[in-house]
Amino acid sequence: MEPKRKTTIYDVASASGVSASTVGAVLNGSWAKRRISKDLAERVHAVATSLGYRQNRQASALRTQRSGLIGMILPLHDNRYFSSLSQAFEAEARKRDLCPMVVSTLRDPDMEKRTVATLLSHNVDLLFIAGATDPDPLSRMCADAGIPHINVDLPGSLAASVVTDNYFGARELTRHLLIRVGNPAPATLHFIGGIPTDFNTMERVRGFRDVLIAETGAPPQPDQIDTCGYGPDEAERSVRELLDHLGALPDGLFVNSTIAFEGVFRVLKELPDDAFRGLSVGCYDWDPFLSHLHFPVAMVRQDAKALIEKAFRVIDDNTFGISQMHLIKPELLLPTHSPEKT
Amino acid sequence: MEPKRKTTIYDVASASGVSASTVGAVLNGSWAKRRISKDLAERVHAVATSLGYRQNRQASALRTQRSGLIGMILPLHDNRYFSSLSQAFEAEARKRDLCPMVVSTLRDPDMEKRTVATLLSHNVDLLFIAGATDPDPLSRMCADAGIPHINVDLPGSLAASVVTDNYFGARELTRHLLIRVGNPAPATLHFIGGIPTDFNTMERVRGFRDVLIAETGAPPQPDQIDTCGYGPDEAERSVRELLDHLGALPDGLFVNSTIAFEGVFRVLKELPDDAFRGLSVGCYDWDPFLSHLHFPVAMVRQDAKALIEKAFRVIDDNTFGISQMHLIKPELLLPTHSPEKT
DNA sequence: TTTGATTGCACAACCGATGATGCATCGTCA
DNA sequence: TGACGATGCATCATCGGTTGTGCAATCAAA
Repeated sequence: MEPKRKTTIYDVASASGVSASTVGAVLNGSWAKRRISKDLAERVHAVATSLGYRQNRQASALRTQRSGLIGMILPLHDNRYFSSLSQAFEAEARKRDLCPMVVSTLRDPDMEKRTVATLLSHNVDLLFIAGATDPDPLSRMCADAGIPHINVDLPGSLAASVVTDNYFGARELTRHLLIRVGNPAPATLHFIGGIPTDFNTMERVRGFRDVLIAETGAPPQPDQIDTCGYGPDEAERSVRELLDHLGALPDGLFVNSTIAFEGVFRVLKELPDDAFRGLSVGCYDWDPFLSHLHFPVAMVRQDAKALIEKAFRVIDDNTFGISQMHLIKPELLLPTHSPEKT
Repeated sequence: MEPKRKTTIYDVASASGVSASTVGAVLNGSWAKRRISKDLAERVHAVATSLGYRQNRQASALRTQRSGLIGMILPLHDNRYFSSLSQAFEAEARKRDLCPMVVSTLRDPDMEKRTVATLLSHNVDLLFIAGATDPDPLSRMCADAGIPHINVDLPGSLAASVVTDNYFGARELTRHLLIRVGNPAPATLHFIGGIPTDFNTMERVRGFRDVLIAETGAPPQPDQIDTCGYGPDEAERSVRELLDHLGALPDGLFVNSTIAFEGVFRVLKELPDDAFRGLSVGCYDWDPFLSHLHFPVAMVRQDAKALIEKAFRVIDDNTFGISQMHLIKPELLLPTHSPEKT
């Protein structure tokens, strides 16, 4: 199998006895506009398919300055929320006949920059910056290259941003936790997980706090908020310390991600059943199996599809350059009937 | 902000008073080979960075026939196993200075072909075909285009394939289920989920069957194997019918995916605790929360990293053209100490 | 029959980077 | 001093489409 050269418009041209420009026009659909007869167009098409012609997008892109690529960077693939962003992103990209390039940057600002540079080098027509820890320098890079871009999931100040309304979601979840507890004013809820400097975490903490103030009359004590990081191990340690300190479980737990929840669960599963009586647990982010534990868990589910669709609508509206935050409401999933043993 | 044209090697050339080819050589690192003085190289570099030069990969690719892109198609992003394939794929791609393009094809043979055509059109240097329902036509397309490619997760007959040793995994899991049951010969295990024509499912069924024959002396009855499809709803229906038919749970369940497990669980969670006494449950595929249910679940975890690394090794060895199947062993995860209530 | 407008396609100049080739200049050695 | 190799860079064709322009041939109108 020799490295057969791919067939080009020139091959098609000489095989069908017309000029290359005519073939080009026929094959990219502009033939009518270029007053090429329908007859010829059909003949050329036939020859092209018989030769197995396939357009070379590099050549096309080089000339037209449009690659047909659309990029997105995100922290991780291996995560329910982010992978659902990818899936939604791809669906929308396909609708627009763009080829998606989704690359993860592992929450590393430097890798974010390098990755954006790479994507710009490949001349993506559009760039989605999802969950970037440091979006503004990336915005600047895109602006320099003249590439439309938009922030998703985490806002930036130099371009439009489409983010989950985490303040709303946190309020909903906190309110639910309080109600489950039975609403006696001095209930103590604890917030666990996330990074204190992360915008989303800050918004969630703000929602948590505001509801506590409104409903119990007092702000949470500093030790009620432990933004101990992402990762199950930190969360596990945090809950163990909490147990040690309180001598028992608090009235409720607001866990800031499914990953943190894993760590929390490692502790909870060791406890006897009666330790859970009246415990109110919520998780910000969704996992189907969390509704199947031996105690009820309320969850907040972010709407990846809506986020992506809104972002594309902002792109289509040509308002992506305006630094504005578009909020998408998440959904509060109440615990399904818990499998309390009879 | 006018659509500033991106700076090219020509801009750098005139700004630094040298020829474009020299700039090109400096900027792509071949300057030493082309006997350009270190002095000049440094000067040109300085000018280039001050002008914010960034290589146009389309132009480069057009000339060199190497795009620097590496493609992978897979069924879904939104899935633990596949997204971990993506993550591993990306890590390896980065090591080789290739830009990953991972596109999902939703288990649709037609979309698989269109997607591969798109990726070939973008001149990917390499293509990974992961979990394709119909890999051989895709192989042919790649061969026509002269693009090295490899099958992952599901084997094809026209190129090398790197797949999980599902026969091995299924045997391990089945054997474990039998042991948990207490090994009385006539234990009835039921296999649930997957598509009967899917190679991986077939391998798993084969392992299931062979262990049953070896350990109990008899092959499973036809009704012990219900390859009812992917998807929780089918699995749920399947288990309900099983319950109706048997009047109780069987001795053990071999559930063929976490997604099917969701459906199975919907049924199990409704049952009283004593219905689980002695029930032996396994899930082919891993999810952290499955080890946290109120009954023990054994899991098989496929090694995405090893699969991808092996695939890259085959590419590097230049043996990707040889139709050969490379098997990667999965890991059997025994249930952690189950949270049986005291 | 002449004029002018269409129709139908070919020509050729790009897009930006690459690399074979060519041509000075300089140093070295006989 | 002349021959020769080495050094350092410029020239130019090229990759494969795209698109403005040119130019016949055809057709309609005058």
